[in-house]
Amino acid sequence: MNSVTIQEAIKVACSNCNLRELCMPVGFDPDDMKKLDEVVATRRRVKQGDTLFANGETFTSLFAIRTGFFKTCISSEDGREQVTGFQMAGEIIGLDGIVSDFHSCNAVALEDAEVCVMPFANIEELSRGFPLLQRHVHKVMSREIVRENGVMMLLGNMRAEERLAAFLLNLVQRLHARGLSQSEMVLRMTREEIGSYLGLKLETVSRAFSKFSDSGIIEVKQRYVRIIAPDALKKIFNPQTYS
Amino acid sequence: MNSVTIQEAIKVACSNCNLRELCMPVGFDPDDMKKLDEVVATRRRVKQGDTLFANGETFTSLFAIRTGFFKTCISSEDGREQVTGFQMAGEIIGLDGIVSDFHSCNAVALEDAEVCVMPFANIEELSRGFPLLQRHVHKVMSREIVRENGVMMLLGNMRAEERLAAFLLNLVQRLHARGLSQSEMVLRMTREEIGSYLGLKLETVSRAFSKFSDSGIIEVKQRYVRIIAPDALKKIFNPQTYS
DNA sequence: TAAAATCTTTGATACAGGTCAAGAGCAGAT
DNA sequence: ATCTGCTCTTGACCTGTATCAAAGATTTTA
Repeated sequence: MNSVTIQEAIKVACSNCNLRELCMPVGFDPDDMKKLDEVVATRRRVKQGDTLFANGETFTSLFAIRTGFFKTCISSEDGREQVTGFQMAGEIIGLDGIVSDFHSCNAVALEDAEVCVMPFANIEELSRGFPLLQRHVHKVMSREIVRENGVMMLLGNMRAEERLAAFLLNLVQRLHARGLSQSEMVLRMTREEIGSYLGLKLETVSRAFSKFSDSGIIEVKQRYVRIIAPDALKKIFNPQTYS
Repeated sequence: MNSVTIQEAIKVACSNCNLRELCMPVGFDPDDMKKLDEVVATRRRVKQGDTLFANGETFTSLFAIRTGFFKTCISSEDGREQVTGFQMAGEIIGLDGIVSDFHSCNAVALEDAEVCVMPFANIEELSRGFPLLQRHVHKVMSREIVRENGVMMLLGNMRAEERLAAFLLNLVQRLHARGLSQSEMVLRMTREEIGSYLGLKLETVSRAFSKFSDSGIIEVKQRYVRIIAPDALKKIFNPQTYS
């Protein structure tokens, strides 16, 4: 027996994964944990700039992000691109492929990444005997629907600075939930990608950053952002609550 | 035995429902059909203007629309409203409630409606022994995610007339799939509700209608719309494909 | 280390859609 | 049938964001 093999075997198990509480349900007994390990078939590394899956590819698996950062995007036939989300460790991507057995968006790594490959057939099979997992899968999908509802509100009703404030607050909150700072972050995406997500041009994003910076609400240096006055940001995002 | 009871018993069964192919999976044998009938607990009527469920209410059931027409919408704390979708017969609403056990949007009937109440506990229980139903539930949720991706493209990248063209084409296509005309329709929603869905003000929607009408692409008379030149509409929606 | 490529910032200007306003059309109530 | 209150349309004007342009910063390549 070879120590590398053991190492791999340990690494691929959900039961030993420090992200388990982010991407899997909680409250399992040890027996359940054993079964749960069956959902993950393998790991896969994705280099920065590479696609994990692309529009039109056949759907077989969901992916749980272990490390790294992704964007998902769709493009219209005339070449316009819309970023539909940014995903980080512990989040699940690939749900778009279930309905038609083909992916309908692209998932691109914005930094070197590693994902757990979870064949959807495994997930369905296992969750039939496993109410907690079944419920979890439903919640993950519902959460994505609710998130997209929020983006619709953003795109349909909010002005540029409100959108950027909402974006920054959401990002830092998710990073904080992963043990990182609640005020500092290094953006993994360009101004253009932020703009695409928020329905703005990159120049508008840049101007909004500068405006926040000039007002002393944030400190910006290229990709580095520090939130100096979170309440001021929240007030911009939601003028009413903070009147 | 009383004939009204029989009538009710027949009416509530999916196995006898003429919408079955829209809201339930196909390819069942008669035994499966029997089991399937258990997902629907009751029917519920909703008067025009009434809400089927509202933001904050506890989630217990999904609803399959039998007749009528709904909008779903969310409102920000400062009162801005965003319509997140319009739903018609055969479509499933309530998916937003799964993640948190509370609904996060409002579902309002835009005309008198009747829905099948499907307690989510039933759905989960039944689909554990019923791979075809399980798969169907997953597809319904995935379809909603993909639809919302499309709306993000609409809101993030398209101009007013493109948005309205996409909206009309989508609506008439869904109506046609239900056996109605592929060129005529009576809108169930106001200009303001269309505008909210499309991220536009009602005046802009009205102007776009007038522009299409002046160009001879559609005929509009208040809520009545007839598509005269579907290809022209498709060309507006997607300039590239039709060059 | 220099050169090239990419990303970001900032300014000047243009325009799509928003806002405000008034009147017309239509449906439900009395 | 007439009134009342929505909805819808249209015009005039305004504003927020897009567009175009140029230069500065940073990263990658050679």
